[in-house]
Amino acid sequence: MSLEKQFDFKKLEHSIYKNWEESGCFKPVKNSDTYCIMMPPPNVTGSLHMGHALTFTIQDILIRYNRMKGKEVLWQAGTDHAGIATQMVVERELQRKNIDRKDLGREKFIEKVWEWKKVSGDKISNQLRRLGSSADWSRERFTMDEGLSTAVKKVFVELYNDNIIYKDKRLVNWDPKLLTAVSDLEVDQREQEGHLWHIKYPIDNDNFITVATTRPETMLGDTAVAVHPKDERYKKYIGQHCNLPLTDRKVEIIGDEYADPEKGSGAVKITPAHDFNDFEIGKKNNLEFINIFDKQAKLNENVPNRFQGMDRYEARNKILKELKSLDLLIKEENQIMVVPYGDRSGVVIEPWLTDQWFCDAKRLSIDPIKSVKNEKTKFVPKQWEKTFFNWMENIQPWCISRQLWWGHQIPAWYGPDRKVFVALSKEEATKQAITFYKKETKLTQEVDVLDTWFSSALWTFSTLDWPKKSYELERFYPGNVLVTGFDIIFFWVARMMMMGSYFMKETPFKEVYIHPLIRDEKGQKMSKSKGNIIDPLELLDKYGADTLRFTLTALLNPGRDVKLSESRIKGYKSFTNKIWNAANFLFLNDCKFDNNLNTSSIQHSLNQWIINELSLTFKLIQEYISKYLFHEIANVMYHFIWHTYCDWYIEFAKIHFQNSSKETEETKKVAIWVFVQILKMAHPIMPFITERLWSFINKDSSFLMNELFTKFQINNQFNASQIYFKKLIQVISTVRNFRSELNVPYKELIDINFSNNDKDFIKFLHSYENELKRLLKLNRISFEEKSNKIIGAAYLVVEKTTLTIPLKNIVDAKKEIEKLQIKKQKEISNFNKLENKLKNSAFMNNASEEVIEKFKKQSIDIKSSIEKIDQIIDTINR
RNA sequence: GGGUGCGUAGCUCAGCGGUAGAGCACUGCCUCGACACGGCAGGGGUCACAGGUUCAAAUCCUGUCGCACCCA
Repeated sequence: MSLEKQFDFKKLEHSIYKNWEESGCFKPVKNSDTYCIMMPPPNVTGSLHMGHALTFTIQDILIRYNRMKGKEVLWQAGTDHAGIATQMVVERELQRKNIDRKDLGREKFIEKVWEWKKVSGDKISNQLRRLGSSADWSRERFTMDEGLSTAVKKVFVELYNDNIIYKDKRLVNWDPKLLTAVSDLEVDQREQEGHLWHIKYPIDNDNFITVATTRPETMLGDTAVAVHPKDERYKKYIGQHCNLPLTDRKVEIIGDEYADPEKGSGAVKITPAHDFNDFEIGKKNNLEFINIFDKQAKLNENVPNRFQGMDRYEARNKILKELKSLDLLIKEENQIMVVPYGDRSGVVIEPWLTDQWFCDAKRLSIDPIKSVKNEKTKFVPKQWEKTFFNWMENIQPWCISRQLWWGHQIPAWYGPDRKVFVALSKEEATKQAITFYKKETKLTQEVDVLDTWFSSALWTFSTLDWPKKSYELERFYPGNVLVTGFDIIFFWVARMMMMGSYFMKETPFKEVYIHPLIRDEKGQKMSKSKGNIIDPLELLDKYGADTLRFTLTALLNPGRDVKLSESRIKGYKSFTNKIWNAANFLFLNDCKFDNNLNTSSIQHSLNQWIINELSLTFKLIQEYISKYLFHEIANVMYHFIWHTYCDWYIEFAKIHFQNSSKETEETKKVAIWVFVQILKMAHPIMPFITERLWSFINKDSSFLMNELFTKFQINNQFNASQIYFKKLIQVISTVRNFRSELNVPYKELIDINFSNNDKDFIKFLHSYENELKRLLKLNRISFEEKSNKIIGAAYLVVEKTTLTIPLKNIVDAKKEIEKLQIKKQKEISNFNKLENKLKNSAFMNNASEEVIEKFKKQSIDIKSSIEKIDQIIDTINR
């Protein structure tokens, strides 16, 4: 039997995945232990990007690993309804047909959105399937589903009744194009060149105060000028009024530490209705709030006639022109400043004073903070706790209303006098109204919808059918770990913790693993405008899911970013190929897999050694997975598979496969048994290729992904084999190095004598006679307890073993001696360093015994090594 | 301005108190029947800089310089 030349991932990935899914492999299988990850729901409008590829690879590794440990595993899948994004997508589609959303009306429009969802809403889920994600799609949820909407309503009503949700007039990030409030997350703070204008505000005929501003158009809404209370220049003006130019209003000059004497002119205009800082100052100082913009950011009736109806930038120009002509504009400085842009609309966001629904995040934050402090929820890496606390302890009221149509319409109804009734349904609201008004009264529902994050904040329990008390809710809440990038610690992680703590009385996950973000090879963010986007779908086409997944895993260091370039992926393609070829080798040699191999009965030291190495590797992987050290997992696996198994074990095994020795059968069995363990070990990272190879090995149509990790026994003897084997490897490497240094080609067979007064080791070496001959290209080989002098031979020393190699025509003996002298000098200097330490009483008194022992041993080893070098020089000289 | 990280081999990064590690790249040799997406061997680092703590510092502390990100 032999394999095709390479794993044909293009042909096979899809069918392997389909088999898994159709066979129900992704569903939880009942067991005493559970393991659960809530998939952070991607936007329903989304398309797979590298960030998704990374985060879902990690989750799938954890999920598959725990499944193979035999746990009852749930990876809860789903998408969120992405209010603004989805509304925009559908609006754009309608526009192509020349239909305006407003002409259609709310209900019809929402029907259209659902139609769109039916056709295009599975795109991202299907892309996640291509990556190999083994989520339980049969439980897939959508934030607008009926069940989840019920949860949203219930939460809203309860929080309203508990006075955590309330209506208020506050500044929000207003998008004047989309005509809705947007969240901080949807605001892109862009650095750009701007200007700082210095403007005179006259106090009386002789005096004026100069303010500096980047937004002169907002001066029409100024209600104060602030100076630092200790600023000698302005102190005297505090309490006086100045004229607000271009208007007939006067504003007060107030003292407030917010004004920075170092910055600009030291005096700042205060526009409480149009700047977040000024808003706070306005509240503190009881200032008037004058709103000068309408919802499209055009100037409204609160400004002088001639500015009304103007766009904000048009107004800015006109204002500057007028100020100039009045000689009130002193100077214009260039300045780099940060301007907020709506990431969906691309227009400048306006802080705008509106009626919105807010959630008292401060109150909800108390329990999550406690949970993290008590380590009920742990951040990995721990340093992210700081970021979490920093944000949670300074948390602002959360604006949860959006002026959109697509989303959960707020369950609040207004009476004719704007009296609000919050209830689960219109019927209940009506009942409340009857009680209140004492008669039937017509109610109208709040038109606003809730922020998408509001419903995603409930994700960890709403997807488990809360408020129903389902089996899943009982079993899988709280989840084990939340996996996400650090960019959404605030927006989502924190909010899930708030809602989870409030409604489930327990934070929704035991650990939060924060992974780095994907960058391009230069470490820059991938973005459309920079044109440095790497498309995971292209990579999947070119290299296959396994290679992409392994690459991402290997690059997942604990830092802040993962720099990805295509060349890295190419490199790991070789690794996938290596595994494939190792399998091919085993099949060519007709190795038959025996699932019930009793490892403790294995006799041959070669086989004992590899099983021991396997066991050590598994232990390490287990440790690293529990610490989320993914790069280490990849490293250890790579090293074991390539260097230990392929480079050494298979090379040794070949001799048994070619001849028929008494170890042949055992070695064949062990070779493939270990390889199957390798497949299991690698499966969580490389699910497709391992599943494919399993299908060749195991013909009973079982799936590797449903197999459990094998528990196997090793006995004490294995450790002894391990020690001898390491020495054997050292011996072989030394001889190879010797050949290479002296340019003795492999075509030229050499003789060798091994001597060591450790009888057992000599016996061990002897048992590898054939392997040594093959690997070192030897002619004659002999083993002795004592080394005999041979004229014209080289002596090599590996610890206590002396290798004697007779060589008549050594090329350039002088050069060899020079090299050896250099080596000797290095060794001597090392030796002296060690000796000095060991002579130093301070060291001997303070250092731990272990360290002293270690150094002593090293000193002895180096000494013997120096002696050996002398011997070799001596030999060559002869 | 405040915060958080980071500066270790040509590149990407591990290591975070006991004599410097990996992958890739590089050099030399090798078509030896799994694999040239291969094998064997090798070169390469005063661990940003300056002080300090310690018997011992890439690793801890302080400062300087440079870089990145987050919040104002």
